[in-house]
Amino acid sequence: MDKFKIIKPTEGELEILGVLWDKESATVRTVHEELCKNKEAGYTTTLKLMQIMFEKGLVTRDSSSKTHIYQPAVTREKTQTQFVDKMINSLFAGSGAELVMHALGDHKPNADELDKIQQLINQLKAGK
Amino acid sequence: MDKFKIIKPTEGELEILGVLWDKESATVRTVHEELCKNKEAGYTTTLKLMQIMFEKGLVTRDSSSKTHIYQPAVTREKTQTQFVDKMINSLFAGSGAELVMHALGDHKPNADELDKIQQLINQLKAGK
DNA sequence: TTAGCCATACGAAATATATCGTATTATGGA
DNA sequence: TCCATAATACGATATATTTCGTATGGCTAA
Repeated sequence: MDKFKIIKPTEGELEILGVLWDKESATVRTVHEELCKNKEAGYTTTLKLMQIMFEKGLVTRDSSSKTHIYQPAVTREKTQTQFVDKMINSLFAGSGAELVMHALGDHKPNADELDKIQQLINQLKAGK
Repeated sequence: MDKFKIIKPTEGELEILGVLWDKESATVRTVHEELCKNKEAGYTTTLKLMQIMFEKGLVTRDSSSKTHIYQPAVTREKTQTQFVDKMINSLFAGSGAELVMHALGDHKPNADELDKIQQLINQLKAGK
């Protein structure tokens, strides 16, 4: 079943998905202008990329009007899981804890965030 | 300065680096046999990849004897940081804490690991 | 109506990555 | 010495990704 095949978004596709996740839905123009805030790119480049993403099933689109409206077809959460898994396996010898410690060391969270993480850890400990 | 240019290893290169990090140094043959445990691949494919990695500066090699001996030229830690950073920016809206929570949720660590993470968090809290 | 704008579609090229076949060379054992 | 083996070098091909030029058609304001 193709339905179950995992499509790993490329780097460029991830940038576009980021915009779509934030805005829920958007036109090519909107996505493109959002991307241009960070880097320069041609309009047709963004368009082509989104067309390919549609073919791959990464996004859906409403083409009832001339200006198509795109929506993400994969969730941010699933995609995060997909990439986190991949990274743990390819770089952290399969140990999620290693990744956690590394991330904590590199990106020191503030007090609020630390509290939230603490809560989650307490839950996990309680669950044992 | 090219010295400071960041070279992002590809997927295939990461697999090879993984072997080199574990073994400190290795021949193409050794790396190749290690890779074959997980997937099938032609010997010259591995060779070519390692040659390209040498050109890119991802590995060094001792070619004084016919059978060259390769070593990683980038550390596991730096590479981990590089990928963690990239992922936080492209998938977690810049929030390291989000990544941490996601990873904790997906890959529940065991008690020992939880303790280690707990320690690190305490340190971070104390450091504030 | 029609010129101009904006959108899509499409194909071609540029770049990056991965795979493999073949040629060549060094080396050690018969 | 000479051959079989194993290693490197190199080029060709395949595939994926990114970029962009151009063609085409709809829509609207003058």
